[in-house]
Amino acid sequence: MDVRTKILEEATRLFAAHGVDGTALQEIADAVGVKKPSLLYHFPSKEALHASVLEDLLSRWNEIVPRLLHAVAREDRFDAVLDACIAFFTADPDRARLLLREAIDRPGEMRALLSTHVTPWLGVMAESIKKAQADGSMRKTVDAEAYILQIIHMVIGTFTVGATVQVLLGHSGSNGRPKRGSIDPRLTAELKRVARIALKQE
Amino acid sequence: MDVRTKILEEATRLFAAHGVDGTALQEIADAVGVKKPSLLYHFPSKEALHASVLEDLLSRWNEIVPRLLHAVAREDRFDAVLDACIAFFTADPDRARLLLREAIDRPGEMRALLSTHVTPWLGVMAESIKKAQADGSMRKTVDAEAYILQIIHMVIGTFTVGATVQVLLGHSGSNGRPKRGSIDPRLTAELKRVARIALKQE
DNA sequence: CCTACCGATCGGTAGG
DNA sequence: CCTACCGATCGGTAGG
Repeated sequence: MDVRTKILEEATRLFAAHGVDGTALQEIADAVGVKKPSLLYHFPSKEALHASVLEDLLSRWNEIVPRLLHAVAREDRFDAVLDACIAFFTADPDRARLLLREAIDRPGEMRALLSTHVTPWLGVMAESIKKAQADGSMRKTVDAEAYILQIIHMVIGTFTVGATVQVLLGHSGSNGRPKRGSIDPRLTAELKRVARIALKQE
Repeated sequence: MDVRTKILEEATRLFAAHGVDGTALQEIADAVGVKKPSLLYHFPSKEALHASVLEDLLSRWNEIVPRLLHAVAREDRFDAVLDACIAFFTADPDRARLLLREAIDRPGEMRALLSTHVTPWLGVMAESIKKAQADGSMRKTVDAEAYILQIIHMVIGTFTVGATVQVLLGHSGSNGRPKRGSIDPRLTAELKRVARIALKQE
């Protein structure tokens, strides 16, 4: 693996864990196994590295968007879309942490990111819900756009603080505790149940 | 207002906005209108100030917990509990941001805070749901503890990134845009609708 | 509650 | 990709 890729990987991990401000270039350099000035040979500044990390994340997100838009046109669309989102963050929970930190640390930049990468498919999905409301297959009380945002809150919440809050789940079952850092399947199962039942008529 | 209180107020605001690591004692001192060493006269260290800010937040939370536990015993309990939580964070959205940052920046400390301040009433509420499931007034498919955690994800999400993501809500109505920094009522209304319908039978 | 100051660490640069 | 180094800022202290 080339050094540039290794730098992006370690920077992603550390930015997600401690935030951009909370991560020193020295820490990233140590994790990669190079000296600090070498980072600034590959990326002109910390801000440029930060931007590259976000670009990397968003390009991976854009890989699955076509699949999402395809799923919207099918019958079981919303289960499929939700499954795809959950799979995206399961593959690397750092993605959720990174997006959440960006939203609270730099709301202005995040608004720009959302307008570019979220508005399109959110609009398509909201229209799809409204059509289904018109022909009676989905609850008429659903506020389509607000509903989608609240589902996103659950998804992001599950993958950012899920590993922390799940100590509150009683593990009464005898089949061992979940692996450290992983998400309890009860959280994702309940998320899907809530999302489905709040949307579909009967 | 005495200086100590002013320091706690400004520290709360800045910690919520930029994180503890992202806030210099100098910034807090400037906001209060004193010199930096004066902060360290009132609080022995930045860490001690951070701890005091969290204590302040949790003591305000504990003020409403009795009201919450009382509401659980009533008929309209869950609407009332949710309204109380929404009111708590509406009074100061910094509370949500502070809690969320603590959860992602210091998961270990957050787990301790949750065990002390959340486990008790979460247990009471979960038992209340299970009893209602037994007598058929609530859906048997609800995973009580996981359900409560997902509702918390929506509440915290609404108050931390709601002001940012709500640019995605179409403001088709003619009654002006919402005030800057405030939460669009569509988000809280949909949150309450989703929470209610996912829980109650029929 | 202040002035004056400390060592450590920050992001970044010069030069090879 | 390295050594050597920069000014700025960090949390915190001495002394009044």
